[in-house]
Amino acid sequence: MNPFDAAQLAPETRVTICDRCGSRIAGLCQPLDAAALDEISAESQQVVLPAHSTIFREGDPAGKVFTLIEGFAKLSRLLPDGKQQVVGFRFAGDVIGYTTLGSYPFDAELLTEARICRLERRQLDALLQRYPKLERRLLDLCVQELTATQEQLVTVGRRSAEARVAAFLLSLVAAERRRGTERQVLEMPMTRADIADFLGLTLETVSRSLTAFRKRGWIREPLHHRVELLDVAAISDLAEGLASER
Amino acid sequence: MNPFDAAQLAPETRVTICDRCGSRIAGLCQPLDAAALDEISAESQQVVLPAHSTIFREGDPAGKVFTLIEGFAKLSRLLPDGKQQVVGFRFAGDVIGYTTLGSYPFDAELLTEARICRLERRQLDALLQRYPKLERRLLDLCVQELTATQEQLVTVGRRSAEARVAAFLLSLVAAERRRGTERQVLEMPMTRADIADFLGLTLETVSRSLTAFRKRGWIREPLHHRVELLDVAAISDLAEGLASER
DNA sequence: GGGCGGCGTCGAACGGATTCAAGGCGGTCT
DNA sequence: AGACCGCCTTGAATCCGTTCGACGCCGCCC
Repeated sequence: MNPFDAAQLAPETRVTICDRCGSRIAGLCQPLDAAALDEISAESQQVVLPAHSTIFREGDPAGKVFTLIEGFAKLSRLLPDGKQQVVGFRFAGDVIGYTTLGSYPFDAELLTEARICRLERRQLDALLQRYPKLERRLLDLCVQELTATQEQLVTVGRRSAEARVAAFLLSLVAAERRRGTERQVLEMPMTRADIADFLGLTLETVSRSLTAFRKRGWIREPLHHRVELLDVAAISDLAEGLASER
Repeated sequence: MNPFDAAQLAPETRVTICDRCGSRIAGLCQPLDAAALDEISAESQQVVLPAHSTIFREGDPAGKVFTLIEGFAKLSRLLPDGKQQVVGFRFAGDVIGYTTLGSYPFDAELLTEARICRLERRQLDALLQRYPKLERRLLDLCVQELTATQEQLVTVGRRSAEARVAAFLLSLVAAERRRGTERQVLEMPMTRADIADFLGLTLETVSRSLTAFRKRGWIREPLHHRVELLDVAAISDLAEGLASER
């Protein structure tokens, strides 16, 4: 079942939406049975927010937990001197804003219009009591996220500019696969500046790298905010620092 | 109670060691009562390993979970081209190697001789069943680690070389504080190369930065692998990118 | 239509960190 | 002692990515 389908099923009940939402594949609700879904859907709200809205800001009291049902989001931290570091991007099915800390440790903004499932922290805590599987699931997701962030640390810390951009493109493929879909042309709704802030580069360097890839025939950008990877092997080799020994 | 005390209490039973081990302050066992500690101590083993031993390697099946009772460890990932990225350092009381994945996602090596508490994964899973607080604790620790790793991403991605070294020194202070101790002279058992691999720099750059700090009177290195921060304010300002507007 | 602002691309010059190379210091082994 | 090795420091040259400037494209609003 494609997680995007939920969007097209407008006049249905909450339960059915929950049943089909992306979170059943990748997210929080994955291990829940019908009864639990019923309960969680009664306590959660679904909202649609426009592109570029802020879900929450760094330092806000962490009172809610969100699941991205459809759309793309950006998580970032701000430095005192105004520079920002994007700590991650989020895709359909991903959980956003769960933390055991008192306040959110980063900003969360939408890159596109998005459908979001919103749940009060205290309601989630009550659900955790009732469904221990849910706590286990949360731990799984946290470990996954931690591993991904460590991987990103390797990318930012030890790879050349072009290798970072290559690694970023591959992470888009991985995210697509995680959602269970597998299209040729990927959505890439982030700007060059967003990508640069994710990779620890400037937007000019990102732009130049992508131009270089295009000239080498490795990628195509058929539309604004879309990429197709034409030579995944070359991109992978570059990402791994093997230059172009092909 | 100082977590280091356990080391000096040689001829005592396991229970008492557990009772006094660093993990009671910072680590996994923090929320457990006497009965649970009793049980966990019966199932866990304490070992002392020499400096530079490998606890596990990236890709090894994740069959055990470790708690560092005393000593220092380094977690790192290796790139195909041989460069390494240190993803974190671990201190007394820290848990190492808990993951819901099948295999460890990084190498774990000791920097010093260390006392380690070792527990089988399946025994831990059984304990998780019995003591739900433990699962919650694990989630807390994971969230903390994730937040720290994101912070490190900001450091590596957006700060200048000297600012990164300054941030690293401050993280040593934070770790010292987390352990509940508060000395002037900090232990810094990692080499310049380790620090460089943590910060995404070269060892020469780290060396030059520390020399610069020393010449400015910001730090002192009274002994090999020891630092004292003499001007925390200046170091903090630099870490935050405020140059030296003082 | 014209103006404007956001976004992307590109060239030239610059600069911070790396690379390369040499040397010092403190251990340990023979 | 002397030789060796790991680790650290320092200097000089180099290079990769940034900075700065200019321009093109597109959509939006007046």
